[in-house]
Amino acid sequence: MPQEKYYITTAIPYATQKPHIGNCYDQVAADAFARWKRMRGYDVWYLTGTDEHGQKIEDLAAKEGITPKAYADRITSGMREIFATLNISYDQFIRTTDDYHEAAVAAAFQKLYDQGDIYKGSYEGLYCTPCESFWTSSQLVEGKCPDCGRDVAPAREEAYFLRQSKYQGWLEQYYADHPDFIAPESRRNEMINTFIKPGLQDLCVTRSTITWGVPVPFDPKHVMYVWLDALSNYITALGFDAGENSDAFRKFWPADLQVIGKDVCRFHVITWPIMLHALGQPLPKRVLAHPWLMFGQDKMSKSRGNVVYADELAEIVGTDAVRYYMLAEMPLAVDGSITREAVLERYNSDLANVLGNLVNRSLTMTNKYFDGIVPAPGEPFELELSLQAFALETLRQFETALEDCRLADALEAVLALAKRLNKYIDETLPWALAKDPEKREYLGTVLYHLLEGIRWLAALFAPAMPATAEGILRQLQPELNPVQTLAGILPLKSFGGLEPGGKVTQTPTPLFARLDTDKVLI
RNA sequence: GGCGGCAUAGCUCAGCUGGCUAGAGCAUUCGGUUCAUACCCGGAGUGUCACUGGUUCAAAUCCAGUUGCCGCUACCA
Repeated sequence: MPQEKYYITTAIPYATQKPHIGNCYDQVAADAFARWKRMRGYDVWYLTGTDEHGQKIEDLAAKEGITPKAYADRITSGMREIFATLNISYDQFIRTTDDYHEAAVAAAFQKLYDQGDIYKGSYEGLYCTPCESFWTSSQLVEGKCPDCGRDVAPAREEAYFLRQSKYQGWLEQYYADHPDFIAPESRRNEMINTFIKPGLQDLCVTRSTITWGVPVPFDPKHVMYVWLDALSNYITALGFDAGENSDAFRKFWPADLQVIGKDVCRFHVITWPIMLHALGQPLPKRVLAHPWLMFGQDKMSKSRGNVVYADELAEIVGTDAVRYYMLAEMPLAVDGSITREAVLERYNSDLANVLGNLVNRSLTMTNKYFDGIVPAPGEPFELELSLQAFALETLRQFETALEDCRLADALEAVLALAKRLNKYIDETLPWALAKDPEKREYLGTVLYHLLEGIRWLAALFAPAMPATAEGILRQLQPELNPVQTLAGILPLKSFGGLEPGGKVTQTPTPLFARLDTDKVLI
């Protein structure tokens, strides 16, 4: 049987400034999916990158007296550093300024134009001459330009348009036939009610007021506006060039999951499908439009001074705790929230007290009662059987939640297994068993179940907290390579895969040091 | 303004197509335990399930209205 493929992408952030923690949610979420699929044996391709064209970057660069490319270089390399800090395991990093991308986008534009899906028209709106910007009447502030406050005047400008209106019926039908195309469902309804039902409008896809972009091949005074350029990255990355498809494209397209923020939902579920359809390509199987991570109740912004950066937070609580927090705290339908208190609470309760302490106490007891040797289990009793069933049920819940894109629920299920194991210790009282030589076999059974349970925790937490999973295995099976162990740990078909006779570490070390709520500054 | 959604224990939230004394986590408090990172386990809770009406044998769960909050409604990237 050929290996199944899994292609996952994130939106490509606009390379204007250092991304805050909310801006990194795409990458962290996609990373968890990608890691799980790799563990499951899929041939995974995980794409991320940066969007580097457009007015804003042109302006920012001009302000510094450097080229837009030089500006984007700096921001993009900073972004890659943050992704490295977050342990993002992307396979490819595309930049819209990459040669192959620009060439492929130009070819796609040409093809769409030749087919009549792109046409030349004119854009009409309210123009602010000093700002060189068009505005809609709703954007105006007291009838004036929202940027400079000066008068605007009606104006028209030649531009190219994507004929979205032509595909209205097709798109409606596609939504109806693919109810899971957009997650969560509320976004899908918004799109239908707001844009599709009232009638799809054609979309202006070029600008002639800026130069920092991919030129229209046959009319170079126009450059492509963001959407056509940026959206195409998902296929140009694989080598799609509008003509001859590459092996990678044929193998990986369509994407299995595209992770995006709600702000770009509209373009990913309307414009992007239409582009693909017009190019004769299948659509991604699913688009996950996640909400935002707020600081408390407020949107993070530099001007508010409430921006949280992932790398700075990681220095205090560690990379995995940051990843865990982001994934566990972000709902699907409404915005998530990050606060100092919530981060510390998650860290201490979930990671230090429940998970870390469980691992530590289990390993300590194994050393104390069995000289660190993983004991062979005796016949399981009712209690052990129910524990095993619990583990299998956890795995099922975990995967079901992942399939539904409910990452927070998936993690909650795994944490529940850790709690169940802590409870198991209280139910069996190993220290009491250790005092009675006749109970030695059962003591071994208990310890074995704890250690095997911990191995399951390592497997199930690995997508969200890869370093922690490795850390657990390094203490549980110090003679083995944790990376290799993790890669081969699935499928967890039944409870009992841990080999008895192995030796755990002699010096158990807490995975997460408890943080003093009063002293830690975030 | 238009369309959609939500209002449930101190906090964050589960409660699908109506039906057993309304649940979980965290925080609080009491008890147990000592293997462990003063951790873990157990008990206790408190709740007019926003408000008002309606449908029904029966509503947190359906319908209408009211109030409050949120999302989408930008050719912003």
